[in-house]
Amino acid sequence: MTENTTRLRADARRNREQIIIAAREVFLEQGVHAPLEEIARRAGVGIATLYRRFPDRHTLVQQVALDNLTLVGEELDRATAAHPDAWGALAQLIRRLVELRLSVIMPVLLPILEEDARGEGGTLKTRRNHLFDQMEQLTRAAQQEGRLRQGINPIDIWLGVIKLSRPLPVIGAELNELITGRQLELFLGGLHATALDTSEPLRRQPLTLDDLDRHLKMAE
Amino acid sequence: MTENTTRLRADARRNREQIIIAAREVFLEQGVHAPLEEIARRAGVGIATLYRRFPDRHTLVQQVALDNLTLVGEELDRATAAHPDAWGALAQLIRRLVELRLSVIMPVLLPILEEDARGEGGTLKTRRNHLFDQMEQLTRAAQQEGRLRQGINPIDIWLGVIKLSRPLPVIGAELNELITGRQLELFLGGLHATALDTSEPLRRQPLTLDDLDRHLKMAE
DNA sequence: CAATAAGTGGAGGGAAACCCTTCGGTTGCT
DNA sequence: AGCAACCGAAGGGTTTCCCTCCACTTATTG
Repeated sequence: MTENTTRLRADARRNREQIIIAAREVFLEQGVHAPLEEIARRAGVGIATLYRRFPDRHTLVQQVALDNLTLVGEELDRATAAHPDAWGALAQLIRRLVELRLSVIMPVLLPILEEDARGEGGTLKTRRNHLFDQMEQLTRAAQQEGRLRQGINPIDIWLGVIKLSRPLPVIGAELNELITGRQLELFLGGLHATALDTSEPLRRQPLTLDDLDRHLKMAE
Repeated sequence: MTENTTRLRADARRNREQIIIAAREVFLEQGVHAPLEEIARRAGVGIATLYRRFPDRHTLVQQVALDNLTLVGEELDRATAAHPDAWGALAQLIRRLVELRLSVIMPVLLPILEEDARGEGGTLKTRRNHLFDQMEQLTRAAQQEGRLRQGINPIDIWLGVIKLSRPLPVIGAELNELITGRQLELFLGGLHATALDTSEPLRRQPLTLDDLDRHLKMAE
């Protein structure tokens, strides 16, 4: 990803990727304060390796966020390429994001991270906003097709995906798989507009990116 | 609730309730392995009080589950009393459950608990199943009214409520409130059947109570 | 309003989880 | 083959958590 990465030895790069994958899952399940040793274990890697590559928790979170953004972007491109219609693309995108657990939790919810990443010029925020714009185009298009319900915005979808992806604790992985799959279909069903849209307007206003950022800043 | 409870001194009973309320929230947020001291703190109670009332974590979880079942039952009665139509009752019920964070996570997902509660004769399971029956009647009725989408069952709703209620980590309580409220409306919108039901059938089969229990037994 | 039994909070010792570094051995690269 | 990069595991120091003990407070009852 960065130039540093290419200079890594092959096995080191492999390990680095495994760590990020594991971290994505663990962060999703347990939050960003999850034990790093759990991540290392799941990545099939010693704890020292993790620390060598990511000196502290903060940079690990940051890298995971960056990685997530990239992957979501790729999935978005892939989805639009595969479907001429916006709704089809959107549905595939959502399914993929949930399937890959590509929760965008970090980039969406932790803009705190970028504030101090000023040295790198706020890449995170820029890319997040770019992605948001893309998604906004997609949702608008799907609404003009008359297939996506009115009044829904990208934030609704992002947060929906996050809530869906987040596994329930205690119960096993397989059951979580079943539950998430089923709830995903319900979610998609809810987004879908019916031929004659007789549904009542939604009771609440959708959130905006600014809402998110503002509240997060207050929170800390 | 039990005869033991009535024999408690007034302040003790108050404290006991506060503990259960706090435990419900904390378990929901952090899972059943959350630190007990956090629960005591939130209940405004010393740690010793918690231990005196609930000798170990297991019985606390059990009591919270039992309490949840009771409260859900009450909300269900209240909802049906307030609305002549089944859909109206169902919608109010769901909103209330989310609002009160009355996640039914314990009774639904931890039948393990009752297995060893055999001394008390599996009250937990019986009551859970009873509640399930009531909800099934309600959903069927709502479907016959043509207002609840076909192919949806109580489990879908329970699990939906659980996922909705579960707050996202790190971000503050207020933001979570906003997010949950909004996603709740989307969820309800998804459950709602439109006048001409042109929606495609859902891709996945709904889960049944047996599915849940079977998987949970496998998990441990 | 006192006597008493029930209830309470917080300190603290022991155990467990977690963080992070150091180091002897391994492995990709040229 | 040889070197530099990389690795895993052990372990010391710190924090978190569990759970009990005990001196103090408060509801209840006559």
